[in-house]
Amino acid sequence: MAIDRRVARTRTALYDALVRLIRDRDYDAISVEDILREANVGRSTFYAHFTSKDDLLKNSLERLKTLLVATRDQHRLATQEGAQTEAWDASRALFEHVHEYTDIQLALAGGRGDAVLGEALSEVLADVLRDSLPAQTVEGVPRELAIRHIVATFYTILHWWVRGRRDIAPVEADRLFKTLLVDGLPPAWRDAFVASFGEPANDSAADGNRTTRN
Amino acid sequence: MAIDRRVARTRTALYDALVRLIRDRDYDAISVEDILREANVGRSTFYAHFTSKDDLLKNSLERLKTLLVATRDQHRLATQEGAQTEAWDASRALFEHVHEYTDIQLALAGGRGDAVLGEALSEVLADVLRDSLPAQTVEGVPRELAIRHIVATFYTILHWWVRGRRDIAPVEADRLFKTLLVDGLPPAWRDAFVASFGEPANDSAADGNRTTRN
DNA sequence: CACGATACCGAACATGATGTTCGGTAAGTT
DNA sequence: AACTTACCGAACATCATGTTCGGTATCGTG
Repeated sequence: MAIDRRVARTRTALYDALVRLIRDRDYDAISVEDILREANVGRSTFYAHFTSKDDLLKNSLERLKTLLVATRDQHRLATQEGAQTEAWDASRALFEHVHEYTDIQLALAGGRGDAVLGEALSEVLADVLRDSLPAQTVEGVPRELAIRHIVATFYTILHWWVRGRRDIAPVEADRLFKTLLVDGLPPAWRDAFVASFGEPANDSAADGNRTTRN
Repeated sequence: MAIDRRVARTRTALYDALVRLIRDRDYDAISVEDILREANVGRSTFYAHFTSKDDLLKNSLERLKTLLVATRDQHRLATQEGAQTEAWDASRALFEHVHEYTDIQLALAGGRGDAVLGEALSEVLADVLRDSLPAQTVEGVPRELAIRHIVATFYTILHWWVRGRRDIAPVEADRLFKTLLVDGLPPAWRDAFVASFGEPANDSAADGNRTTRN
C-alpha cells in the first residue's frame, strides 16, 4: 500500500507554496493563512500534516537534504569505481544553483525571518556534512566545530553575496568561500584588525580588561 | 535639562528585565507581558518607549555597542600615546566576559529565538568592526565580507562553545577563534571535506552537476 | 516650595494569528 | 462497488499585540 496520493499532493502543494511565498516576503511575515491560500489547502488539513509553520519549513528543507545526500552518494560511487567522471564541486554547485533560481536570492534578503530561515538551512547543511566527514580527525580543531565553521563560512558568503553583491559571479563567490575557509583571512585584514583591537596579550595577565556586565 | 529620571529608570528596568528573562527562556518565548511583569512597568508605558520587543532588544544591545566602542577608543588612545599599557585583546575579553556571566551562556542555548538574538548581536559586532577597520584594504577579499566573516567566525565559536563545550576554557576558545580566522581550516579537515564533496572542477564545464529546483 | 509639565499606570478595546473540533463531501484504495 | 481515509470549511476558544484615555504620581524649574 503506497502512500495515499492525496497526502502527497497536499504536502508538496504546501512545500511549494511556502517556497513560493518565501521568494518575496520575509519568512515570518508569512502567516499560515497565506500558505493555505497559496496552496489551496484547508486549514484543518494543514494542521493534520504539520504542527506549525516552522514545522513545515523544517520538513520542506528535508527535501533539500535528501537531494544533497543523493548527489553526494552518486559522486562518491562514481569516483570510487575509478570512473573518470567530472568531480562534483559541492559548494560551487550550490552557488550556481542559487544564482540560477532567483527564489532563494530574495529569500535571504529579508529582515528578521531571515535569521530563522538561515539557521534552519544551516542546520541542514551541517547535518549533511556531519555524516559526510567520516574521520574523527582532529589537529586542534574539534570535529563539530569544523563542521559549523564550514557551514557558517558558506552561509556568510551566500548571505553577503545575495544581499548586496549580486554582480559577482557564482564562481567568484565560490572562490571567496574557499579562500576564507582554507587560507583564512588575508594578512592585510588581520593586521588592520589587530591595529584596532590590540594584539594577543602576552599570555600573562588576563585581568583588568574585562567588559562589565551588560 | 537632563533626561527625566523616570524615563531613565523605566528604560533600564526594561533592559534589565529582558536580559534577565533571556537568561533562562528562549527569546521568542518571551512575551511583552512577561517583560512588563518582570520590570514592573505598565503596558502603555512600554509602548511609549519602544515599538516592539525586537525594538527593545535592539536598543538593549546598543548599550553593549557603546561599551565596546568606548573600550576600544580607550585602548587606541593609550597605545597611541606610546604608553606601555597592556594590549587589549578584544576577542579574548569577550570570551572571558561570557564565561564570567552565566547570563549569556544560556541566552545562546535556546532554540529559535536563538537565531534572531544571534543576528542582532552579530549586527552590533559588525557595526563596531565597521567603523574600526579603517583602510579599504582589499587583497581579493572585500571589506564588508571580511567584517562579516570575522563576526561569523566569532559567533560560531561562541555558539558552539556555550552550547556544548562549556568545559573548554575561554583562552582556548579564543585560540580556536584566531586559528580559524587567520589560518583557516586545518589541512586535515580540508582533505576530508574534499574527499566527500569532490574537488574543484577543472575550471571548464560547470554543467551537469547542478542541483535541481527545490 | 509651589506650579506646570510630563511620565506612568491600568483597564478596556480592537485586531489578528494560532490551533482545534466536527460533520459533511470527495477522492483514493482494494 | 464498498470501504476507508483525506480533505474541506466554518465555527470557536485562546492568546499576544498594540492603542487609547483619564487619573495619579513624580519630576524639573522658577
